[in-house]
Amino acid sequence: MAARAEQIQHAAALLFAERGYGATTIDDIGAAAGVSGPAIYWHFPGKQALLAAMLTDVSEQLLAGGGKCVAVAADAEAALAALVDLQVRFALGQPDLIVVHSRELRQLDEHQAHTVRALQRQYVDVWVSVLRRLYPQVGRARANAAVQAAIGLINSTPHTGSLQPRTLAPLLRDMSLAALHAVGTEGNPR
Amino acid sequence: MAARAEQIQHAAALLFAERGYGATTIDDIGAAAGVSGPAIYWHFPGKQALLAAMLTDVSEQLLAGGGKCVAVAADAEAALAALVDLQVRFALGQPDLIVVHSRELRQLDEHQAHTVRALQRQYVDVWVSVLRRLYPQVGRARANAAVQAAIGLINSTPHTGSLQPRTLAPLLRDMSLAALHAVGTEGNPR
DNA sequence: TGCTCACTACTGAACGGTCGTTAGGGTTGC
DNA sequence: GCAACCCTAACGACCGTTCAGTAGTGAGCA
Repeated sequence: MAARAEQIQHAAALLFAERGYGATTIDDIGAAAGVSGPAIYWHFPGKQALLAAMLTDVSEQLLAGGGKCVAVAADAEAALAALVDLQVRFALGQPDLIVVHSRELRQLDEHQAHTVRALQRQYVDVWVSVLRRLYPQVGRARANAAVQAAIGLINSTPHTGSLQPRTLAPLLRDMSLAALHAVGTEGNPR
Repeated sequence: MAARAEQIQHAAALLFAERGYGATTIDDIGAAAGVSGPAIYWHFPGKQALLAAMLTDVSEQLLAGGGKCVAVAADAEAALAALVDLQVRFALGQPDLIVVHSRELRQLDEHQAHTVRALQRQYVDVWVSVLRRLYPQVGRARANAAVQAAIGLINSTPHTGSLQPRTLAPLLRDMSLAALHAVGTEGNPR
């Protein structure tokens, strides 16, 4: 990908995250990237396509990372921990992208949204499979809801401040793992 | 509050939740409320004020409910459980408001946003006080982050479908309580 | 070395549509 | 007849997108 295109996409992610898609203008994005507004049309077909590129990129990165987590891990427990770590790293490392990813999907048209949603679904399914390998008695729908909740927990962090990523990461890790394990041990607590 | 004004605010909440603030027009809101667009200006000063009214309403309801939870509960553990139940009831009962509340704050101007944020902060502080009464060794910043994460877990549900509120509620309850208790028992697990 | 040509990457200006908001007038009920 | 409530029409600003032109770059060629 061309350097300038990346620059634009990065600037757009920042602005979308802090103002929202609708409140960000093409000229804003251009100015933040060091070019003028219409220059963006050389690199992207339009504003919506810019958002779409961003969201598919994130979704693909997460999916690829998730697959690797599962492939490398020794057992289901380790895989789940690795997935949690991956999500935490992402949420703390690229908060802009995470915010936009979970907030602006609705701004895409039917076709673009479908692509992104498919990737998201696959990513969640990776989590669900691992969770159900660990706790086979948990139903699919239930595991799905639990995974969404755990990811929601991790993704909620970009809103908060006042805590270093170095200390926040293990906190989120422990919380989401505890939440996920609670799904498997419901009804018969320790 | 006048019936028509409530009708408008309710319709706006629905539309803001499913399309986003920026993608919803005054005419849309009017049509959904059974009046024409400009009629809204008889009841509200403008589109932004409509959003502001919505967000302050939710924040005040949550804060009032939270205060009652703590006042009624026998001890800190019961208070925390009650707060979790409150949030779960809210998230499942009025998903539109929760979605808008956590997604469109940035659309308010400085003054309005400050009011809403103050209410939110007070609400979170209710949780933090309870959590630190339960686990005094947990620092304030740490407790704050944990509470945000737990609320994020609960609020993430409106995105998922395919599970009845009746079965989803206890799942969210157990998960968020497990996550919160993990904060207090970190380092010295069972 | 000097010239041309094509191509990439932009710029400023303008267009066209959308949308929040305002104006002015009408209807209903007390 | 006045006050609450609502309508249609229009205005004006904003913004995504298009357009026409231009500077820089490098290959091909004499």
